[in-house]
Order: sequence, then structure tokens, then C-alpha cells
Amino acid sequence: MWEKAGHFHAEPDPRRKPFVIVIPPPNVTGALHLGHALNNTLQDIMIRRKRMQGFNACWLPGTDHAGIATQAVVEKRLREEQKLTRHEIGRDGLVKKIWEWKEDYNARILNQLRRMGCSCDWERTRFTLDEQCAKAVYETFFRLFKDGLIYRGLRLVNWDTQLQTAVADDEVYHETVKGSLWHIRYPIAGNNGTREQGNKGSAGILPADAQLGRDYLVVATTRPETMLADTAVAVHPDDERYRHLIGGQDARATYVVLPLTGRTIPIVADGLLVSKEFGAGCVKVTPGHDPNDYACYQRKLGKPDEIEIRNMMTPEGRVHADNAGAPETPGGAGRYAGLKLEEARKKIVADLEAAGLLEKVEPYETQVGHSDRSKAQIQPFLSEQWFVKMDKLAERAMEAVRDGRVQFFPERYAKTYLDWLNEKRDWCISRQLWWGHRIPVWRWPSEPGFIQPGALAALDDSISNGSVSCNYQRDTREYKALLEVITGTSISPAAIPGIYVHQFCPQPGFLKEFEQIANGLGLRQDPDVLDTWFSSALWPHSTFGWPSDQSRASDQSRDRKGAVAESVDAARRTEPSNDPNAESSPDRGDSVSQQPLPYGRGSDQSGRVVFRTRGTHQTSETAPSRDADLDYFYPTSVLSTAREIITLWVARMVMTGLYNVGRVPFQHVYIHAVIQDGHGKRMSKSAGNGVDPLDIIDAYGADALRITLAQTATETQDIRMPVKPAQLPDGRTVNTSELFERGRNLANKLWQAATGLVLPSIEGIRVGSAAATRQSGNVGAGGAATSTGAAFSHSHVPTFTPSFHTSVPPHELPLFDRWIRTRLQHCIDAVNEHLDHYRFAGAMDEIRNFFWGELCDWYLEEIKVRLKETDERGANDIKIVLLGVFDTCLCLLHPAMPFVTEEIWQRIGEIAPQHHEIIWPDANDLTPELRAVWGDAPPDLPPQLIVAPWPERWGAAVDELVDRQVGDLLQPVIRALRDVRATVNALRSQGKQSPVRMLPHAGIRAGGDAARLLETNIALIRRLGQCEVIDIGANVSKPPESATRVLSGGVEVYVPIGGLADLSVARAKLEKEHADLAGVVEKLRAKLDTDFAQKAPAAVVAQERARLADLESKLTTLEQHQADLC
RNA sequence: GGGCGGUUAGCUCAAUUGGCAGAGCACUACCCUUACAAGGUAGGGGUCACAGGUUCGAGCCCUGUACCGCCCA
Repeated sequence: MWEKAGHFHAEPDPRRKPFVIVIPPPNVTGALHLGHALNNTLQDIMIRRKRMQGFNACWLPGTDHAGIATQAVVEKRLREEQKLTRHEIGRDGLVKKIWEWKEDYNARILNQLRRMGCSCDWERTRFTLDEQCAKAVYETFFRLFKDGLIYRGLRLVNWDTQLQTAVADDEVYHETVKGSLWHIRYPIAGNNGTREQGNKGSAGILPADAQLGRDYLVVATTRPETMLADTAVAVHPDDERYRHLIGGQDARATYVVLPLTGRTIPIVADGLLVSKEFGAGCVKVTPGHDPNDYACYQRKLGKPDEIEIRNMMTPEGRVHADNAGAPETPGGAGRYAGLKLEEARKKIVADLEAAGLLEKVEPYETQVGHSDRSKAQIQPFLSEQWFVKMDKLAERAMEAVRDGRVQFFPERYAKTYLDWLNEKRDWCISRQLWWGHRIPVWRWPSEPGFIQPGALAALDDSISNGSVSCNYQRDTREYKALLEVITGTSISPAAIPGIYVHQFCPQPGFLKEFEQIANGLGLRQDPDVLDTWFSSALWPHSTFGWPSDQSRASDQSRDRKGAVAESVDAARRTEPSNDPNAESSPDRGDSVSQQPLPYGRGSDQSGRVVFRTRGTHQTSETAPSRDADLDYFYPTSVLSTAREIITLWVARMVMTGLYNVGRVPFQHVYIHAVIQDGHGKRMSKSAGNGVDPLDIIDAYGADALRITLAQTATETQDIRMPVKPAQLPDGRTVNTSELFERGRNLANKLWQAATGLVLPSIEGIRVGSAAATRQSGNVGAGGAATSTGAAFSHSHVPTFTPSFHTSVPPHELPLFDRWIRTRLQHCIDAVNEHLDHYRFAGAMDEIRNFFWGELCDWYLEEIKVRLKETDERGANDIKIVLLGVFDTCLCLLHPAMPFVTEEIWQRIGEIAPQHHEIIWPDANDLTPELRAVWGDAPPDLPPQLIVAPWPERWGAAVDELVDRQVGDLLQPVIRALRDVRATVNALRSQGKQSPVRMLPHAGIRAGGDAARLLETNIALIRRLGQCEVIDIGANVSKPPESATRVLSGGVEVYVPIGGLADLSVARAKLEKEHADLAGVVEKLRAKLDTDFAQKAPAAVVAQERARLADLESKLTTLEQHQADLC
């Protein structure tokens, strides 16, 4: 209904301010969980509120291809169902299968969002692999590449030997595994002079080894098989035991012989890697297979004690042939080659033991990394990866948060963001996968083949005109290391400068042509794909059309474009615009161009071709330039997400936004809490404690789901939600939580109040129409300037006054009408204050307390009788107030509970077509945003609540005196009577007596204004207090055998209960009250007796004194009553 | 190892600037009173994790301890 009316869709409209959110795209790996439901509920609350406030609200939905996660689930299914590996099915075949999976889950996810009521701009739905996003990815890659910010290098990565890909740190989970600690002896070989003769054994032992008393070092390891790739042994520089082995300033390092391989490796000092206290204080260094050792290797790069790096393992997780054991070692070459690591370990341990080199074995527990996707043990692996240089990008992104262009809510998360960016660790963007954007770089093959005539010239042309960017490997050190790893031999640095590798990266627009050229030259495209975060980093701008033709035209590379391209561009730019807003036409009325109307009715008539990509990746439509979209909707307003991806995603969006567009991607970042189960554990499907939002909708309804989640959204980091299985009406048993009953109860209460009481009560209501408003000149034509004082000059006008609707001005209305309107303004204020600061739970509490605790419990009760007893005009005034207040509640609740509120709103519309005006009695209170949409007065009835104006404080309705009269006097008196009756009935029930419905009689001692107020409202007090006869006055005396309640301000309530219940109850009650009160009074006296009276602010002291005086008089009265009863 | 958060009623959580510790659920009693039993009315329930400190005054600020959780290495 909402969507059909076009309220979800937004088009650029210069007259209105945009409010924009891009959805954090959920993975197409699986369906949405409760965390998604929370996040999307909060986003929808923001979007719906801003839409009602008159903003041009756009919430862009979409999904993420989630490279490794999705490929992993599809591969797993392939294995299980068809017993096929990805290599058997091939790259194209696998990608096709993943697309099928994506279509399925994409639809499922979008459907979930719809069922939750998310008011997304579905026409703009995006997928990170669709054409538009791909264009942005390749454009960004090209720019970074050209600017020298992308490079290829060797890096130790987390390697999943099953999926055969590098996985990100966050895709690794750690488990404690019981293993062993092997202590291995590495024979000392002597100093450098003996290096070449390592096999001479003890001949090289230095005299200093007498200090050790032995000719070997002992290293301890949990992974003995990695010793095959050891390139050093490290000790602590301050360790006296080994200082002599690492040499002084001029002495050269000593070496050890690496058992089983015969290689000699140096002993080096590293204070970071080695702890003097742990084990023997010696650590084997395997830079190619251990992150800490790799760090050691890097620290020593370029230093005199530089060490080697060797790759230990093949991609399949087997021992690399180069490390299989040196030929000169007994046992021979290839002894361990090709063995799986576990098998190699057994064999190596056995061999060491046989050689007498195994000192001891201890049981030991270690943390072992496992792949989140395949559950395989993670191996460190030395491989070539693509990186983005972070230093400058990170610096700019940090600046954006420091200077406030990007703000975090809650604030503390800015620290997470800044701390992480400050490390400026280069970003590894390559993944050895098939599902994703393939890296757009081509390289020469190792052995060049046939080259097509002319291809080389074409390549040169494209390079010189900027269509292709190229570079070569500059870092000879890295390249040397690479060659050494590949060839297994040592390479002289002198041999490097002559070698370089060209890498070619074409502009996205030139991709097709370049493939031709590349084929002609035998160039090979890099097989890897980009990290998913690379494309999601572009999400806020790629989804709004970046890069458009125009944004690229402004790039310097355009200078080289040919004449044809140039003229095409020019033609495109001067094309007559279809945008109706381009022409500024002051006459709204007769314009044929159909401007978008305030309620969005015209939004899809703007003549734009809608760029649809949902549901298919083979989009062949050509999109028109969407520059207008980017200009208008970017930067977006708020990003709402979970804290765990502040670093992975938020930081990267800021970096790429600044780099590509020059502006930050969003102004505010809201970080929501993580939902855990009742034990503080993360929810997950495999743990069986997950809750499916659709199940909650089935059990409690979408509104209940939403408002319950909103009510939990406080500023804490975690929300605990006790999970328990429950049976749905359809018989399924699913996980739910009792917390959702709270939301369901509220939805139910709202529905009952609306259909049972409010709707019947407002039958026959008469409301001044919008037309009357304009004609009257009070507000419409005259505008703000004339309406201020004139507003009250209408009370004699026979028809309803346009600006206030009731027959008398607000301050002349009956007590409870003024009271509920006053309370309402407090509520509106509080709700807006909370929502402006992203305190969703606080806002929901305020609405609930007002609606339930004040509107339902008091006002609705109060008007039940008054409505019947007043004359027609008075009754209509009540209806106006009632409907206005209730309407405002619907507005305030709508963002959180859209379905039930809209349904009720529609029903109200049938009874009172102009009802929406009632919540805007005074156009002076319109916000600038609403004024921009509405003009100076509400126009015709909005057909739907979703676009009704959002409530703001109406100052003229506030009456603080009435607030006190009701809150401090009427309500306490009624509560006192109810309390007595409840006490009496409790006692009668024990004595098997029937309950008393109405108290027969009560007296209220009060004087002056209080007495007058009570007297005026005596009927109400009798009805709500359930009491037949009430005497009020300063001289009312206490009847014998009375229950007594002493209120503030000297007011006392007496209820004779002699014939109703045992007096001892009244006595006990009094005693308890007296004891409590005496305690408080005592504390307060003591407090005022201390320095408090001198040092605390005067206002506070005065307040406390007044309180004490009141309590003391209460106490005296109570004591009197006690005496009376005895 | 570094950082962040939490510890308040049986449970889930609030408490604006330091100034009378609250809500929902659960519990107890009474009530199917003409919107609502998914409800109404009333009620019970707290050493604000612990130990110090600052202050006239601390759930809140400072220091330390314990436990729980998360993030990053």
C-alpha cells in the first residue's frame, strides 16, 4: 500500500532536504537474523520519522556478494550433493551455481525486509556485483593503481588449505587444542667461518660454549614439522646465557645446523620475539610459516643480521619440495616432500628421536586458528597478494572524524575507528576465489608466446592515452625474496635491476577493448578476485551512480579522449533535461511538468528511466547519467551498523568516499548493540540459540518485533535476550523470547483503545477543513507574521476556529483536556530529544508511558462520562482534543509500529477526513522542513499516516498549573481511595466476605484552591475512586473508625471502614506508613544538620527544607490518627 | 598482551548536570466494573559487584580488585 503510493521512492528534489541511509548490505550467504532485524528496525524508524518530518527520505536497500562466505557454502553443497569439487566444475560453472544461490537468498532477504515493514526505496535496490557496483570497483581500482596506491607483494596470510584461499583475520576463529611442546636440540655449528662446513659437527664449537656446557641449543615448538623452513634461531639480546653466541659489534653470528636438512642457520637476537623466561630462551624462527617469526624477518630486513625466508608448504597444505630435506642429510632428498603436515610431523619427530635430538616432550595447550568457512586448520602461508597502501588514505579518513565531519554515536566508538586507522596497515585486497570482482590486472606470462601484429602498438597507444595504466615491480628486495621462494635458490641482488614485470590495468570503459589486445599479446589476467570489502567500501557512492560519465569526464584522463568521445560527452551534457525541477517555474498550479507532490504522488512521474538491477546480474539496460542522484543524495545522513565492522567497513567507506568523491560518505555513524542469548553468548544457528525474525513475526507480529527491538536499543554494547522454544499456532516449534510480549502487549493495547474506545467516541466529529483554514486568512494567506496575536480573537465565531478547531481557545478548555495536551507536549519533546540523539529505547519508553499511563489510564477514563454529559459543542471539543492527542500518538508510534498505526489511521480517516489537521493546530509550529513541503498550512488530507506530519512541540498547549493540579492533587486523592478499597477487599476476601464495589463514604480535608479543585471534580473522584459520597472541605473531620491517607500539601483522605473490615488492618497500615515516614524524616533531619545546609546550593537546601516540613507535618498527622485509633 | 564495555529488583534493562533509585516481565492480593484478562486496581521486592578516595552529598567522578562479554593483536 505504502509502496504502491510511491512513498518509499525518492527522487532528487532541490526544494527539499534529503535524508539518506544506505543499508549495510546483508550477505547473500544466508537469511537475516535478529541482529539484522534490530539494525533495520532502527534504520526504518529514522527513515520514517524523517519522511514524516518533511525530508526527502531515501533508504537504499541491497545485498552483498560476500565472496568467501558464499562461495564456501555453495562449494560445500556441491561436495555434499554432487560430490564435485570446484576444480571439477570449473570457474564458470561454479560462478553460475553461486549466482543461482544468490538469486534465491537475495529474494529471501529482500522479502524478509518487506515483511518487517522496511520502507526501502526498492527501485534503487543494489547488489555489490551488479553492473553499476562493478563499474565503481574497476574505476576505483584503476585510480588507485594509477596513483601508485595498489601494489603486489609477498605476505604471510591465513591460508585455508581446504578452500585454498587466503582468509581474512575475522574469518578465523581460535580454539584451544591439546597438543605437545617438543624440545629439539639444534647442534651449534660455530661462527660464520664454519658455515660452509656445517656438517663437520663439533669441530666448530667455540670455546665460549663451555659456558653452556653443551654443544647444542634447545628450542621448543608446538609444530616440529615447521622446522624444515627454519631460517634462524633467535635469543633475547639481554640473555646472558647466549650473549656470546650472537656476537658483539664486530663478531659475526654463530650458526646452528638445522637437523634433518643439514642447512646452517644463524643465531640472531630479537627482544620482541623471544622471552627470556619461557622455555630455554631459544626460539626457532620460521618466517615463512609463523606470523611472529615473519615480523622478526621484517624487522631484520636490510639490517646486518638479515635472515632468509622460505616457504614451508604448498597451497594444498603439504610439505614444499624445497624443504623436504637436503641431499646431504642422511635419509636423503624428498624424504618429507609432499607429505601432509600431520604426517610430516610424525615422521620428523620419529627421525629426531632416532637421531637423539629430541630432548623432551611436554603436554601443552595452544590456540589454533580454524577457518570459519571450511573449519580447516588455518596455516600461515607465504604468497603474493595485492595491497592498498594505507598511510595517506588512512590519514584523511582519521581527519574526517577528528574534525567532526563524521560523528559516531555513541561517541566512544570513534576511538575504535581512530586506533585502527592509526596502525595504517596496508590492506590486503586479493582473495584466491572465483566469486567476486576479478582483479583487473594483466601480466606477461613467464614465457611469452605468439604476439599478434599490431597488438603491441595498440597497447602502447592505450597506455599513452591513459586508457591503461601500467607499472612494474619496483621493490627489488621483495622480488628477490619471491624469486628465491619460487626457485628455491639464492638470487644475487645484482641480478635484479634488469628484471621487471609489467602490470597492466585498464580503465573500466576500456576493459572490453583491452581484453582483445591482451589476448593478442598473450597477457594473462590475475586469477584472484577482490576482497568483498573493496566493493562494499564504495557502497554509499557506487549505489548512487558513481562513477557517472560526468564524474569521469571531470577526471584529468579525459584530456586524452578522442574527438568522437569528446563530442558524445558534450552532446550528453547539453541534452534537454527530463528533470522537471531543472526549470524553475514559480506557478505551481498550471505547470504541465507535474512536479513531485508533497506526498510523493508524482515521484515516479519525473520522466526518469529507472535503473533496475534487482534479481539479475545480466543487466543490459543502459543507465542514464545519475549524477543528479549522487549530487543530491551523497553524502548520506546516517550509517547504522554493528561495532565489529567499524574497522572492516566504516573506516574503508570513509577512505574511499574521500578518495573517489572528495566528501565523506555519511555524517553520522550509529553503532547498535549486539544481541546475545540469555547467557551472554553470541546467537548462532549452529549453537541452536538463534532467533529468526520471521518466527517472531509469526508469533507476535511485525509491530511487536519492531517496537520490542527498539525498546532494547540502549547505549550499551550488548543486549541479552533469553531464548526459549515455543510452539507457533501452525504447530512449528521455534526459538522465541518472552521479551517480545512487551511489544505485543503494547500493540494490543493500542488496537483495543483505538477500536474499542477512541473510534466510537469520535463519531460525528466536526473539524474545520483545510479550505476553511486558507480562506480564513488566519494562517494561510497571511503567513506567520500575522497569526501570532490574532489567533485568540475568534472565540465568538460560530463555526470552528480554523487554527485551533475547538470552540474555545486552548487555555479555556476543561481541566483534563488541558492536562492531556500538556502531558502530550512533554512527551513530544522527550521523544524528539531522544531520537535526535539515537536513544531509541528512551523514545519508546516515553511514548509508551504517555499513551498507556496517561492517555489510556486517565484521560480516556475521564472523558467516558464527560463526553455524554456535555452539550454538543463541548462534546465536539472533547472529540477534537481526543482525536488530536490520539492522532499524535499514532504519529509518534508509527516509525516503530507502522502496520497497526496505519490501519487505525485509515479507520479514523473514514470517520474524520480532516483529522490530520488537529495535530497541527498552529502553523507557526511547523518546522522548516515541513514548511517546505506543506507551505504555511497543512494541505489536503494525506492519504496515509506514513506521510503525515511529524509532531513537534505546540507551546500554546502547555499549562504547567494544570499539570500540577492533576499530578499532585487529583491523581493522589483517587489513588488513596483505590488503595483503601483494595486493602479492605483483600481483608474481606480472607474472611470470605464479598468484595466492596463502592466505598460508601469518604471525607477529604483540604482548603482553599485545593478544595475548590476537588469540589469541581467530585464526580470524577467518586467514579475513579469508587466512592459513593465524598465530603470536601477545610473543616471535614475524621469519622470514627476510618482508614486515613495523608497526602502532600496538608490534604487528608478519610474512609470510614468500621463496618467493612477489621480495623486492625487500618492500624497496621498506619503503623507501617508511620515507620517508613519516620525513617525518611530522620534521615532528612540528619542531612540538614550537617554541612549540607551551608555548602550545598541554596535552591537545593530550600527544596530539602520544604520537603522536610511537609513530611514532618504528615508525620504529626499520622501520629494523631494512630492515637485516634487506639 | 592492548583497547572498549558491563556488573542496579527473581529476569531484561533505565536513571539527563553528582541532589527523593525506576520501568517491563515475573511474583502477591482483589477484580471477567459496558475498550482491553495480551487487561484493571493495589502491593511486595534493592548493602546500585567489592575496597578505598574526592565531595555537604556518589549508582554516577577518581584509584584499585574480582568476575562477565566484545574488539584488536
